[in-house]
Amino acid sequence: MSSPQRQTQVSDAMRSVFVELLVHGPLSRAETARRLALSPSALTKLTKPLIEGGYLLYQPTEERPALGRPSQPLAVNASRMSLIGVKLTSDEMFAVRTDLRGQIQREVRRELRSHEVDHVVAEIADAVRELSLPVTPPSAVGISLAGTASAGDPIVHTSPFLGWNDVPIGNIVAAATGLPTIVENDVRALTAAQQWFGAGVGRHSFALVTVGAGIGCGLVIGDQVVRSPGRGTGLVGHLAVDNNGPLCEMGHRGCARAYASSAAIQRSIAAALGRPDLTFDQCLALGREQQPAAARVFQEAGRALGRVVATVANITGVELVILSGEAVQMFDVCADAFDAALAEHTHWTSTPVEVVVKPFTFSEWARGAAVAALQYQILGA
Amino acid sequence: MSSPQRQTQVSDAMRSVFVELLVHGPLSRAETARRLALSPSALTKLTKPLIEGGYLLYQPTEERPALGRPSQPLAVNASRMSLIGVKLTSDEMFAVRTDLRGQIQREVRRELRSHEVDHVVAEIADAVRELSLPVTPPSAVGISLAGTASAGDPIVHTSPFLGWNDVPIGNIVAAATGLPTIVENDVRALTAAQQWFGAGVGRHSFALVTVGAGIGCGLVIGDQVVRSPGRGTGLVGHLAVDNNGPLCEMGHRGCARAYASSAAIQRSIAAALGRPDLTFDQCLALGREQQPAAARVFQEAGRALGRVVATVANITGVELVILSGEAVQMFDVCADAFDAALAEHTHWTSTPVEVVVKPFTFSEWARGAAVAALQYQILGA
DNA sequence: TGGACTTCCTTGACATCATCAAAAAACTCT
DNA sequence: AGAGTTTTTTGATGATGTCAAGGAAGTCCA
Repeated sequence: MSSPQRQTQVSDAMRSVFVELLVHGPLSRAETARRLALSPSALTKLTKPLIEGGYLLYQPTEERPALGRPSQPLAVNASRMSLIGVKLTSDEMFAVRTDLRGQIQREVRRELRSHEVDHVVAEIADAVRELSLPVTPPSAVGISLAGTASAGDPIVHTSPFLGWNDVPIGNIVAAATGLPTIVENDVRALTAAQQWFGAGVGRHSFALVTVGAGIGCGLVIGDQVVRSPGRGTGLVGHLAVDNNGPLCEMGHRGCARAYASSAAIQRSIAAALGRPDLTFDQCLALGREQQPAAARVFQEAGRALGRVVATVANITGVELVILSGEAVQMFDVCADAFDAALAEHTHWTSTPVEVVVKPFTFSEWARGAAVAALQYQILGA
Repeated sequence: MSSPQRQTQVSDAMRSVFVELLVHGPLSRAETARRLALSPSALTKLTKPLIEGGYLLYQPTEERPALGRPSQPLAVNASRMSLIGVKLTSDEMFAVRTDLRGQIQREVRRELRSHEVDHVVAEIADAVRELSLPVTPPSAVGISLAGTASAGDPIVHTSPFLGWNDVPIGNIVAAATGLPTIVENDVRALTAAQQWFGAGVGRHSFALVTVGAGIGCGLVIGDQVVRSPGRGTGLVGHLAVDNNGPLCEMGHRGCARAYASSAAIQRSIAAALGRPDLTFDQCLALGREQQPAAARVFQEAGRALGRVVATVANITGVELVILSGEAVQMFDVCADAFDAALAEHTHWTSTPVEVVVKPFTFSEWARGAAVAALQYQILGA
């Protein structure tokens, strides 16, 4: 239970105070003590070195207590440190610099002309240099990508879209930049960001379902981001929605991704209308105009998503599902179908799970990588 | 992170030593120290009061080290305390007394002639009295049932088969027996038993899928039994297997339980053969004889189960799935269909999850309740 | 205006608990 | 028998959080 006594400067309790203020900040010492089941005197002692080190600041709030000595709300000094987050896709690299709260300060975007490791590393190192330029150097780098990777392990075991197998990209980038570097699965990184700075704050459990080129699912259970060394987590893309549905590229019938991924939606509408030139955004516009074929395709996408969310909620029992991803903007077009499918497939002893839709900019992925690096730096796991 | 300093006699570390020895027992102090990342001296000090209190015993093992001072393997004295476990079904009550390792010492079985709370409590209290008779009184009582209940909350919120809503059965039984009492969902209790004394030992994550009157699923993730206050966990019974399949009693098409629950299997075979008198065991015998209709029904059950297991594994990423329940004896008849469906629905980036089949006696349910009570007594959560 | 009251924060003494260094114990091997 | 090895124990030490007590800084009300 209790962790070993290392000769570190920061105790477990100090870390937990810092995290509590970072995530739920600003809070008075008294309130923090109550939340962490510590004595008030412990908080005086624990916060002192953090304040002196510039990690915490006094930050008044509007709330004024009716009675008693006013509290001195403390908050993390978000600009005390910065992080770099990098998201790799098949043809692009997004990199951001964030503060301690995960707020994006700067971002850059590069084309990836090759998937060769040297080339990718050079691009990352260059972006890191550019983002670190005018200010104090960042504390860590987080890299996120679709594939088998996990903070704490510098090796990307498999990344189909990059064609990588067992590439120790974490170590290579660490050597090239001189900064501690972690690599993390992109959905899990985004989940970490939601846990600390997004809709997951204060939840003991939630799922993050992303809709975009594929369908992903990250989990937080028991206040922990779920990791599955060796196996993946949240592999919902190939969840079967209809045994007689269309084929996905892996030869499954009626996979969720064959209905709800942006590529599948675009393909279906383009094929139905005989217009292979249509972009996803144009398809979405057609759906909004209630063009019959497009509307139907979005309905089916909503149904598939509702089914995925219901299944995840039934199995894991999470309190909340966050819907996000590049294609989540389509939600308004398919909300009715989604709600109906969610209700239909929710286990009859439960009420449908709470769902929030989070609008999404692509740099969110890179931000997730930065927050994953931050979590790893602070919690060391 | 670190838990508060309560004025208990047992420290956190002592508890973790006790649990480590209970679950992985017999272990030398040195080995235990390594596993828990404690110093050897800490172990000398932590074990002393436990040995003096009769909770630990020296227990030699066959292994002899080539070198050095021989170790003194310690093990939990299983007979130091005993627990009562009670499983309630619609028409019966099973009760067992177990030792600290969850070994059943005695069991009783009673018919439940009524679902009235007073009657059920009287039967439980009577069984507890009978089981406690010749020896030292048990330390705690665990009650398990299908429905919404969770250790730490004495109230059964809903139990459809008993017709109970918000019945504080935990408090009532505690008052009637004078023993600390917890109530727990039956599948979760069984999961706890597997975690400490079954196939889940040493696993950070696993799922327990039970097949019987219904289909259930318990989860351990991050070394913790997953609880979902308010919502259920592992509600896989109504997972859709085939959109055009038979109706379940809730009006869903092709639910897993419409294929794989013992009642559904029996109904299907009985209907096909026009013999409503057939029992499940007779159906199983027909399946073993390759009677065509029966064989087909069991195949479909296997397919449904394989799909359930694959879906659970894809979403949660557990290392292992334990298959158990009253109807798991049918596994040999449907293993091929199960394996095929598992492979088919396993996400293509993963290898199929490890599966173990645990033969099952009905008193296993009651044992689960006892272990759930034990876990709650020791971990206090 | 000034006490009563309340809550927040701090201080120093104290208790707990785990580590460290050192040594004793108990065995095998040569 | 002595060297080597690992386990176990011991006592000193240090880190860390609690406790009790009191000071600080407001509001409320006479």
